[in-house]
Amino acid sequence: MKLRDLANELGLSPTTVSRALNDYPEVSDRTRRLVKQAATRWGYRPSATARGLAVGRIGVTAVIVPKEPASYFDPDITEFLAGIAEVLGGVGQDILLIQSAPASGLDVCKDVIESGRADAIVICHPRSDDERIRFLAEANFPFVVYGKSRTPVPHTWVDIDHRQAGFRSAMYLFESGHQKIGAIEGPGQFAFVEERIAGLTSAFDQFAARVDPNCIVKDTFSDRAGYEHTRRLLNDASPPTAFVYGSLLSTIGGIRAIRELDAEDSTAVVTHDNAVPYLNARNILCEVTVTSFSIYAVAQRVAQHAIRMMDRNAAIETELWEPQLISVGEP
Amino acid sequence: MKLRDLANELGLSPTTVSRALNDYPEVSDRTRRLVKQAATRWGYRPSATARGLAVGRIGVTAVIVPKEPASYFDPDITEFLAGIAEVLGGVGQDILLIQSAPASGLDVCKDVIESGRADAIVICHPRSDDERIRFLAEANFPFVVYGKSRTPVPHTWVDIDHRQAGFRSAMYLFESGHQKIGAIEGPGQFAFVEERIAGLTSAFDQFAARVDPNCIVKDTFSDRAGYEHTRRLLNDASPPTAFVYGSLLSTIGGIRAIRELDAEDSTAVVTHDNAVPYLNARNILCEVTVTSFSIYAVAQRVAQHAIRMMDRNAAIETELWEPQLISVGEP
DNA sequence: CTGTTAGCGCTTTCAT
DNA sequence: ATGAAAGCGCTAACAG
Repeated sequence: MKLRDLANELGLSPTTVSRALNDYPEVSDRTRRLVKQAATRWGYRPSATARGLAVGRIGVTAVIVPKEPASYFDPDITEFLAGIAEVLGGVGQDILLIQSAPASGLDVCKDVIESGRADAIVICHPRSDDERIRFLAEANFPFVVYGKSRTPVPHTWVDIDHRQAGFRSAMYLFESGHQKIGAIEGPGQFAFVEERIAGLTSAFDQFAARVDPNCIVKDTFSDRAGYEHTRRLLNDASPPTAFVYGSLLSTIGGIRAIRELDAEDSTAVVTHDNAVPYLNARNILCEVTVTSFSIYAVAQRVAQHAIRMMDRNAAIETELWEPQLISVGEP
Repeated sequence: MKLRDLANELGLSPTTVSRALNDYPEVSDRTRRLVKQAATRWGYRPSATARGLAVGRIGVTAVIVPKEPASYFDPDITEFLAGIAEVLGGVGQDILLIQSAPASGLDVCKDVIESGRADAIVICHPRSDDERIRFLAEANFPFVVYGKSRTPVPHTWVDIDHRQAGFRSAMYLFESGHQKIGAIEGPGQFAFVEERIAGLTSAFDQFAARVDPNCIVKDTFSDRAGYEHTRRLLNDASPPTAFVYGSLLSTIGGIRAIRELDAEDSTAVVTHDNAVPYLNARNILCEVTVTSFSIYAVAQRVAQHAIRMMDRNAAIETELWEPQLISVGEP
């Protein structure tokens, strides 16, 4: 059933039917009603490609998620996707999911733009200096970045203040009297990891604590990494008395190591919680302090910006969300 | 830069350029080389919509993931997506990510098909009797189902044998001498949950164990559910001496409850592990038996079938993967 | 081997 | 308020 068929059924021209369906003002109410009624009755659905070809936009937003360091999405990304899907679905935008290694990142963007496969792009976890951002800004293509990068080009982005999160986490521990802190962070190529570490370092500076390079670990955000590095550090000659973790997963592993070594009572833990519903710090851990944030909510904002940016002369906006430090009850 | 422009640059007709680019045999090697060279040099990318309109296929596979019981993807789904993305990306197929509540599920399928937004559909976690499967089969639209449903219509699907997984889990525990088993499973509307429970029940039957309805719990796959129900059951007058969990997340919660109640030594645990890299049974749990499976690998097979089914007269195939029962070392 | 022509299904001037 | 006609950028018959 195509537009033409529908028009024939109704004894109208395709033009009129198209206008009726798209709520053009010049169509009479009667006609519009008739047309819409017939459309539902015949189960007519406009061809996305044909419409896209004619109108230049196709109702698709591309979401580019990182493919590294391994070939899987971490749980935060998926929570992020859900938030995006929620908002974009609400306005009839489809989501094109693209998993892209950073090496081919620029090419992917070019491809999406020039092949017209999407009307806007969401970039997730940018590099500290991200060539895709430069390119998209230059091309004046609608895009939003989830994550604050240092790319010196004006662009719309939303992020949690990871530097603050890192800073507050460490400060809290220093102020509680800890002298030596271990930090188990994520892969260094992500801007937000560098931000977290910058925050940590600046707290270290304030307390004139020597930054022991061994004590700031960059690895994957995984249970394994949390476990192994915590264990290793605790077995040091002068082990840390407190740990900062960049993710809940590494925290789970870390806590396990701490328990195994019977260091529960002497070790403090601060972690970051992105509030994924099936994996929540409050549920899993007892004696822990968290910097908390709903990644789902952030994703919704990202999507709203994406929609906004599709209007080519929309203003560039940035949002940096302050994480809060929350103590989750003592055991 | 459109095809026509490229043709003009080269002093050729659009047709020839198109044929050269698409490796039609009748184009001379020289021309082909020249054209491809020019295409790269000018950064030409064919318009996806125009091509789609002309050719009828647009290089997109829609992946429909369930929206319920809550508005987020669980970690397995995301691992699944990664596997799909891996394979589909390899053949230049884009992924349209659709989060759909089951109520509107049929409509979503109709929409995707008739608007021509995708060349194939992957359905994830079908209902026991899923109207989408009936519809897609009837419409002879290429589709693959991840998950064995009981929909009595021939269709291509891939699944882990959840019934076997449930059966073996319970059998193992009965054979180890346990009399009363608690099962913490997922939301009942999913076919695979019913399969697991059917397997459990049939093991119960073999051992003439009365199935206490209180001991088979359906809730979300989450840490919370695992924790709460385990705790509740353990506080019963005659508590279970063994637990079967449908997911790693509920297991994490369950183990926590078991430890809190100091029942570690007297309680056996069997769980299902989908081998998500950042959350692995082997890492997290010590004294546990698992039915193990790589959901990532399954997803890759699903994607391969999806590609295969795009050839409209491809044969219908089904795959049921046998889960293995693995003991993960005693503590 | 290359070019001409006619669409794919829709939107959008421009007439009426 | 409605219709005719011209594309959107590409591919696929059909010539040559």
